[in-house]
Amino acid sequence: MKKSEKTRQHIIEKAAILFNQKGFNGTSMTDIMEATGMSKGGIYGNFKRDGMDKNGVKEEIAVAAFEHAVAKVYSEISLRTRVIENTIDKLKMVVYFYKERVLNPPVEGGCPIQNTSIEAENNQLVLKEKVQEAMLVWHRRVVRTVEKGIERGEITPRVNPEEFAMLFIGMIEGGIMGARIWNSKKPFNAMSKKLLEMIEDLKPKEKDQTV
Amino acid sequence: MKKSEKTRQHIIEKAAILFNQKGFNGTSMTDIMEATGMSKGGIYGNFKRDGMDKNGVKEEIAVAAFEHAVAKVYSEISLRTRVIENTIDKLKMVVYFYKERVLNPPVEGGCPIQNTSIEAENNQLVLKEKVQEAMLVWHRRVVRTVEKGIERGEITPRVNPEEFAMLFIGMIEGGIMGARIWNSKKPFNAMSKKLLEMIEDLKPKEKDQTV
DNA sequence: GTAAAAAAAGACCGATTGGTTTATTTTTGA
DNA sequence: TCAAAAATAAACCAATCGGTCTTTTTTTAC
Repeated sequence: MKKSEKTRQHIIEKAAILFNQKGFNGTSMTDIMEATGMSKGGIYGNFKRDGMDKNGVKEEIAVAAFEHAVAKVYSEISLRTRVIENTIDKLKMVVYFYKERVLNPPVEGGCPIQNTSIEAENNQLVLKEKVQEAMLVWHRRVVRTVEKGIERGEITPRVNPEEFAMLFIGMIEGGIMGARIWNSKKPFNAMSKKLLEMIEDLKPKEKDQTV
Repeated sequence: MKKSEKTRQHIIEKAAILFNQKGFNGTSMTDIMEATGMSKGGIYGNFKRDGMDKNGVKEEIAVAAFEHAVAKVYSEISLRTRVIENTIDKLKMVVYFYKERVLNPPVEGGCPIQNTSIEAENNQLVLKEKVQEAMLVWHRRVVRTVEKGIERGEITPRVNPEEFAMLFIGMIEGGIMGARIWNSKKPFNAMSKKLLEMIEDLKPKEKDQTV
């Protein structure tokens, strides 16, 4: 009863790349068969048994693949930020991470949230919800990091954590999008330069510290 | 020989909405038939005759639809910015435009560049090129506006026009993306607030003016 | 080692895909 | 007005879509 979990994971990992590159409608079950080296029966057998949703197996795989992809990105970022104590440096590290990986992302195809959001918006309801959820989780993480920074006195209390988080996420996503279209790091570098300035500006000024 | 041009335009307009909302792979020729109220023969007849590309009619329509969508957005923006002399105000007006239209865009489905770029990147080569081209045109416009502003003394020469343009476009796209995922203007508002500050900061400081 | 259970293969299914073709209707220009 | 030309409708096509089902193979647990 362990083999099944392994092959299931194998399918999800391969499918995640396909869906992230070609989208939901652009990826066929045949694509997944080829990528996994499995037959149709093998794939379907691993997904219909448990959930038994009437959503269709393809969508079930797509959802699992999306969550896997998001988790993979998060885990890679977390690996680099976890060890950093200072909140300013922590935020900067996130920018450095994307700067390094814009054109060489953890999951081939780019940011899964970005890629999935657009196609899912008017088409796949379940996926759309998952995208919203992933975005919310990311946002909350940034907000908490900023809040903790304020508590510690590393970040000025004048900043609005929610607003900053939206800015932070939006600028990263916008930078990624530009870089992918131009197939150049330039657009992201312009964005990261500004973003790093903004993070630096989060530091308390003299007048804040006296309060 | 004018009727054909009209129906061709009719097809493109209807198809533009479909492709922008459901993507290339998510839109079928049947969808286009229903949206236009035409039969298959009617649609194919209007597109194979001239170009005679071996790209497939669907892609030919998608390319024309994309260009139409981009042109529509540009024309609506241009309508509002054209009458503004001051370059600072001109740039601000672009932000205002998007702020007003994020959830009610000129072409239903959102920003065609954003929507098309992601799906096209790994799939439709021709469309991808058109996206790059559209992005380049937009970028160049912003660059020229900033350059003109510098010439006129309305913008500080300390700014790098190319870099600012990337920032400008990236932040707008990132803001749009956030707003669409959350189905709320909030993410874009955070972005536009910062963007307006940045535009304000383009104004020459005292020391610049003395030079 | 072996029998029961799980997993995988692959033939098969109806529906839909983009696209073609032929017949018919509509538009056009003299 | 009327014939030539263009535009449209609709039947038709092979290929592919996601999905099912039966058979065979492989795991698993005793």
